[in-house]
Amino acid sequence: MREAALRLFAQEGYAAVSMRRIAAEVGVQAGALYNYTPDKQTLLFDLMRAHMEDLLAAWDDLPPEGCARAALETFTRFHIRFNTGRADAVFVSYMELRNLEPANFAVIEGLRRDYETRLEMILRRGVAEGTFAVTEPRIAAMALIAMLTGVNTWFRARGRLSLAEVEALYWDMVRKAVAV
Amino acid sequence: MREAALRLFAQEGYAAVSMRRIAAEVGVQAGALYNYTPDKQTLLFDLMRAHMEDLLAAWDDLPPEGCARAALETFTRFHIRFNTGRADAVFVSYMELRNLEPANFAVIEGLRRDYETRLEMILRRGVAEGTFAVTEPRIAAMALIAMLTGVNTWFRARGRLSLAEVEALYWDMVRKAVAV
DNA sequence: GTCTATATTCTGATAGAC
DNA sequence: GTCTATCAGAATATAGAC
Repeated sequence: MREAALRLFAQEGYAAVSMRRIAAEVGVQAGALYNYTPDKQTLLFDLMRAHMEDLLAAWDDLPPEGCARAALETFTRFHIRFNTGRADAVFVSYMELRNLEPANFAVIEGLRRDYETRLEMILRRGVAEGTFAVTEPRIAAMALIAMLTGVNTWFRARGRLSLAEVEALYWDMVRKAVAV
Repeated sequence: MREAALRLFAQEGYAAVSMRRIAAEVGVQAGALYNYTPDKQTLLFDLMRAHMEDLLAAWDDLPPEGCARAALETFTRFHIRFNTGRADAVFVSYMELRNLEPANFAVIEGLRRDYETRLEMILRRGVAEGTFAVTEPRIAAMALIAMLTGVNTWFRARGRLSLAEVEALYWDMVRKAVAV
């Protein structure tokens, strides 16, 4: 059910997809879905929370780097690789924020801020080490994440460029963007 | 009607907003809206096309710059200023692409590609002049546009930073990202 | 050009049989 | 745990009075 819902929400939007449509995709009747989620809103919220928590857990599981520059490269490559592998979840977690009830919205926003803070701290460390020139680390973090997430709008796994080549291209821009 | 529709589509999403809701916002009954648009889909399409055409026209109206570096600074500041001033239209034109019928989608996508090409050509010129180091100008253009458009997710006109300060912050990153 | 009224279809969610 | 059947309301769009 979650797989079908994620795919349909990404393709057509939360509001445009009915529970009947999700059920048909799964191969059951609409009523059966309510054995797995109390309602449609909770289904959306659970999908978004699972994605954000997976993202944070995957990053926190990586071994810590030495210098800030190494950490920034790791972050850049991690973000691209993780997000291109879950395009539907990334799309839904960004596009459907406005369809969350206020309490659910606050939770997802908190997780998003946590993730931005991971990058912000790397940038601050680089400034302290003298290798980065960034006057507004929080804003730079949001700008870099926006740039990296944008890969999802055009990247195709069987396209001209491999994931490794894309990582290298973006790392080159990120590296220079924060350079002294 | 268009103002109300744009605001509501941005806040709640195309699929989640009914014609009755737009009519109520305007102060008429739902039936009256059909004197101004043949249907809801055309209303969405017209809003998106008008935004993209305004964007292209506004850019093309700017006087041409001399060197590529000057053109890139002009583009950076133009994009931030134009988009922060029309947050609803930017949001709808990106988020509601999936709710366009195929023929309408193709038109909007074409306009988007036209805009990306404007930046791509600046980057190519900079490479030719020897002032930029960009191996994939098309991808760099998409990456920079994604970063710049991301301003809209956090910028508030009455926030800590003025628009001029934001422009300067982003220009600093853009300038370095494509530097030799 | 706006109104009221309506046709038709779909919506999220629930009840109860099995 | 899935099914059928259903409730109550909302959706887009249209018709015709004024």
